[in-house]
Amino acid sequence: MNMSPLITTAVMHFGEMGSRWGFNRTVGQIFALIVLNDEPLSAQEIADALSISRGNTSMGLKELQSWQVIKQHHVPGERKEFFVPAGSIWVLANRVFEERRKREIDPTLTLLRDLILDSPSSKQEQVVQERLHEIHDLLESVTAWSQELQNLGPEKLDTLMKLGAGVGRILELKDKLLPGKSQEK
Amino acid sequence: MNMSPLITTAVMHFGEMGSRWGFNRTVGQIFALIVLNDEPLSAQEIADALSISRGNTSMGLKELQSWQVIKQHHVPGERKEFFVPAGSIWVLANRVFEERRKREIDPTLTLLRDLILDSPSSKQEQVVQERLHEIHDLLESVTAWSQELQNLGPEKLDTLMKLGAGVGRILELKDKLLPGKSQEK
DNA sequence: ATAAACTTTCAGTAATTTCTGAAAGTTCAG
DNA sequence: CTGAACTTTCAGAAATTACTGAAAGTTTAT
Repeated sequence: MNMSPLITTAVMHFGEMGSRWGFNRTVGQIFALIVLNDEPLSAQEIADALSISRGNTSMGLKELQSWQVIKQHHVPGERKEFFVPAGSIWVLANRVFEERRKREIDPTLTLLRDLILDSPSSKQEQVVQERLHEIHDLLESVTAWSQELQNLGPEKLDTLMKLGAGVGRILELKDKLLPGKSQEK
Repeated sequence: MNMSPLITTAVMHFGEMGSRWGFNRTVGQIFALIVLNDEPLSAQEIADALSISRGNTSMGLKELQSWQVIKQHHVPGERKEFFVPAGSIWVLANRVFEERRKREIDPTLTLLRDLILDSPSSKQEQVVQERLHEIHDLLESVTAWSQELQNLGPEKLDTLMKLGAGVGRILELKDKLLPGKSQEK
């Protein structure tokens, strides 16, 4: 399956970026290849296209499945498995976000919660705990918010985005319209 | 400078998470150490506390400064440099976000813009371009949004968060109240 | 049950990233 | 200007991570 120059460029780039996005080069390349191809691809085709070993391909596919961004696709009459994206771009992006949250934020949140529970054994510890508390709250806000955005779906996110700096205004608006519902923490 | 168990635990954790957050273990540890200590720390103190070489410490500090999350602090009468966090937790978190955006999203956005500009040389290429376009738009939305949140500041983010699923409702509300300002794309 | 067609696993190797420590560089007091 | 106190740099060593390819495993047709 010879790749068009366009696809090649994109695939190589996603490979380079891969490690920054939480997976390694080959996984990034495999992912891009699958997403940009309309036809389902077999593992062998992928290995050939990227010039990587069959074994490595297998591991990469496994990883992408654990991220839930690709899924198997069975072609009637064919013996081998084929792979396709697990959904729309929006869905894929969400899955990546979600998975990264699990790996990058959740463990920290858990630890911080624990550390904050212990009663401080000194003045110094108390200061530290306060700071940890602040970090905890911030991470929790961010987490809750990214969840929220995911639930909104792409169209509403778009509306919200077009609102731009208007978000602040909307907030004020909301205070006028739905009073008494804030500050219950 | 012996670390309390509380600080030790937190520092070690931030070290382990470091690589997931875009920097390496020692950089993560140094960062946590500086943030959790009220007193400014010297490079030597940091190296001792973490049992790492002085050279490595120097590199770590340099990196953290490039992220703009720590800054130098001069103690009158002292010859050496001390280091302190570059701002509040909120500011630090923003800087990390910002920096990651630069490394993880901006390069891709640039590439995608370029790839989309070329006129498609085949039906197949056109399909690919459309998909790249979709990815581009999504990344741009996310970028714009995270900018927006950063500008809001922590208090408003908090309000917004408490709104939770209410955001969707507010959006609808807004459509009724301020019509004609949407769908201009 | 056998064999062909395919996939996964994993030990060893290759590539990459991080760390050390010695040497070179800087700054400042005397 | 000199040297003490400090910092940075960078070549090589150590640690970590990714990749290969052969062997073991699985599935299905006959």
